[in-house]
Amino acid sequence: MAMLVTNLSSSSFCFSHPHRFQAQKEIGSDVRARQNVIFNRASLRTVSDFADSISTFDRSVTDANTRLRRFCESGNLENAVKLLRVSGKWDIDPRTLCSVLQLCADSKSLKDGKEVDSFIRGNGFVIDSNLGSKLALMYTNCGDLKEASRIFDQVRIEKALFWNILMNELAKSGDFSGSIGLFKKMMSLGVEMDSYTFSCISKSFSSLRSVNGGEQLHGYILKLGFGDCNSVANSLLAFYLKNQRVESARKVFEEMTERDVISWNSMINGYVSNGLAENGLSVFVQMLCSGIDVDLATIVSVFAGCADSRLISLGRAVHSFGLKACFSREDRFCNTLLDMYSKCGDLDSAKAVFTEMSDRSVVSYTSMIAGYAREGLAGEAVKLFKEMEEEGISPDVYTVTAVLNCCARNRLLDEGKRVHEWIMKSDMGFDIFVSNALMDMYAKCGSMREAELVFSEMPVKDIISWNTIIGGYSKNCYANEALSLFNLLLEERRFNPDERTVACVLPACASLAAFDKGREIHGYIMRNGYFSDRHVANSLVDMYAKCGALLLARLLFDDIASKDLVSWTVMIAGYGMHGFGKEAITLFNQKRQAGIEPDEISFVSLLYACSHSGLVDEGWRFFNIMRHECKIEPTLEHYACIVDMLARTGNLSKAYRFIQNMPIPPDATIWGALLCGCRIHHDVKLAERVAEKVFELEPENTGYYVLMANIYAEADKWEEVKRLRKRIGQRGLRKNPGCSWIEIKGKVNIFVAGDSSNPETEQIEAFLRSVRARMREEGYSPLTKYALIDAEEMEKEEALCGHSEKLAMALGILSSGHGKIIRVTKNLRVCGDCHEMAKFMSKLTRREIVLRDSNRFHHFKDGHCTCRGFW
DNA sequence: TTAGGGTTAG
Repeated sequence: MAMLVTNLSSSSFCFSHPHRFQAQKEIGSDVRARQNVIFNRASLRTVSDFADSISTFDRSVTDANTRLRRFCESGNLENAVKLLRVSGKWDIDPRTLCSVLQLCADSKSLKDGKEVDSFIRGNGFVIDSNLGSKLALMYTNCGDLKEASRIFDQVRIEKALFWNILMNELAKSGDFSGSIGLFKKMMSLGVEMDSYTFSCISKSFSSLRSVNGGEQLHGYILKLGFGDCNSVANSLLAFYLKNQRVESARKVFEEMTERDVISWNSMINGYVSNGLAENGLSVFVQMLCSGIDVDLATIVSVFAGCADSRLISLGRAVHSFGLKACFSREDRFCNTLLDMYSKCGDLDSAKAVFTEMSDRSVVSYTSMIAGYAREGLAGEAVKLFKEMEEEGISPDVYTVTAVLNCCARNRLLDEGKRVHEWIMKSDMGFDIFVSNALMDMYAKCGSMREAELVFSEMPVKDIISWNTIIGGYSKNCYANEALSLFNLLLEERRFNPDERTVACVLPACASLAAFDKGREIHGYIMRNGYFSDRHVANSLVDMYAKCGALLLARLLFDDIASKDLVSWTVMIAGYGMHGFGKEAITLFNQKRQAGIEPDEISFVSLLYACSHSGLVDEGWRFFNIMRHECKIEPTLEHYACIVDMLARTGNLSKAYRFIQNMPIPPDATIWGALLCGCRIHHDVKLAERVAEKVFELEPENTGYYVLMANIYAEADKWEEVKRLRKRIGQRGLRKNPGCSWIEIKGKVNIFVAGDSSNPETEQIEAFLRSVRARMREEGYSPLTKYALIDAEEMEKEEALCGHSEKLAMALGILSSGHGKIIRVTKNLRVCGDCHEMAKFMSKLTRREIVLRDSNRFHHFKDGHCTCRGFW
């Protein structure tokens, strides 16, 4: 094994050496030196050849120092070293050794350099600052940075130049701490620094993201009086801007006595890359006013700024300026210009730049593809992706993420899968950006299984990977999965959840009505100052509203400093689902007074609120305002709200006519809303007509069969119930089982009908029996028609008792402290008997019960419910 | 000092 390692390393040395040698030749030496090297390499074979060559070269020169210097001047390192080999200590002057070392450094020949070093040490030369400097330079240039650093330990090196060069090389090799260590040694030894020292070292602090270190360096620079040096100030600017300290950079910029084009460009680019494009552009305007000549770097940053802030008019002006200044042949000019137009949504101009470009690169294609993707032109984007491959331009990770993003936005699962296959073939699968984009694509296309697979196979994940998968689960109705991954993220402690994580996970809490978990996350938000993020604040308000804590939701809503359309909409929807239609309307009017115009989603919330509070006139009024005043075309959701509103309030035939006159074909939800109305108002005849339409539109949805069965059962048409059951059975459909759950001390207790798996079952049943007895004493009789079982009344009563929501409510009352609100969630609509019993229980036990069913909230208090029968 | 990419709420 040791042998293998030696062989491998020596072969790699041999392999890399000629390259280094060649690089040196091309950069540093003149033609004569090159000819000498070739001549010598070809003709010198033996020592006697060497002696001959010396004699033919210059017979008159005999002094070793002179001969050595001549070799050095002509770049003949091989001869220089050979001559040194046959020389004695007393023949050689240390200054000559410096020349030989310089040549080794220029040729990057570590082998020869080491030989010179051993000559020096073997002959006991005193290594002073000059000789030490050259030794250090030789090792630095030859890439042996360890040995170079060792020289700085052994010898006091006076000139800043040699320190700077090693500091730079250490930084280039990624050893920023080593570079900073060298700088500190320079400080402690009191070596005089120059402006290069500071530009070198500020890059290391910058790369380490050591803001503290950089700030201390800044102080030191001012102390030594380098604050006015333009290049030093520029490197401080670069340091602050790379580390997101825009204000500090601005201060340095303001205090600069002279600003060159680099200072201005840094400031413009710094603002733009820190997300402050407008500030960057105003610096650009200032720059123009100062009469400084702009260059390509200026323009490139300005285009990027215009793209970010969508300032296409400025972008156009700079475009024509750039044309006049003859930048139009520069790749970067064209690419950023193209990207600017593409991001500003002017695809025609982007396309024009793209077409006129003589040399389209992967960057040009990517910007164009991303532009198509943003504008929803998925076909064009995919076409161009294929075209670039045909043109022989290989897509890179940027292109791939742009295409995946396009597939995600346009739900192109098949296309996305093809890109995935391509990625696997091109070995890009391990790129974190690519994997995140893949997951996002699968999640947006609803394929969570594939997204999970990508996630689990990622060798390295970042917080965005977690956010993407958690958000994907949340959006695709896998709330439990979203929450358990969020818990895993907390347990692993590798990443702290950020604003986006909580904005991703809160909807999962909302959909499960996981109040305790939501509150826990609320605490996390407050501890981390995330409430100022509007996405977070809005989803927090939404979560509380959906967990039944409407008051809390309102308090938080009032705390949002700058409310946007979503903030108002979630609160309006919150009032709506809790049956506070009037409050929803008030809030809607306040929103408009605040100058925020509604969109179609906020009208859905408002109309829903009207229908769930029986506000028919208001509902109509807002439906008309939406169409005529706000010029918003109603969608199926708006029509469904109106049908729901009419049907609930008993305007069944009006609702039927309304559906028939709709300009767009009604879907099952619309007819389903009318079917619900038929149930409430016991119109079996109309229900039968409506049900046929619903069954036709959504034959697989069991909910509608059950609804129709309920309508028959409530009318005691048991034969029809049986017929319908048979129909369900023939289709192989199974009724979606009703279940309810309640969170107690952080644990979620789930119940299905007739469930006896809970350890508290005995107490629960005893409690429910006693409540039932009290109800009977007070004259209530069970609403047995909801039992839907054609059997003896007693059996029905038992079946009723076992309804999941009753079990959950009973457990809540039995096991939580007095005064605590009981919060129960049910996946289907609440049953009528359970609703009656909940009212009674709230009076009997003086407990407040909040029951969320699939449709809305019911707040039971003192024997009343907020739904007032609209459910 | 200089171009293109991934995650969030109703």
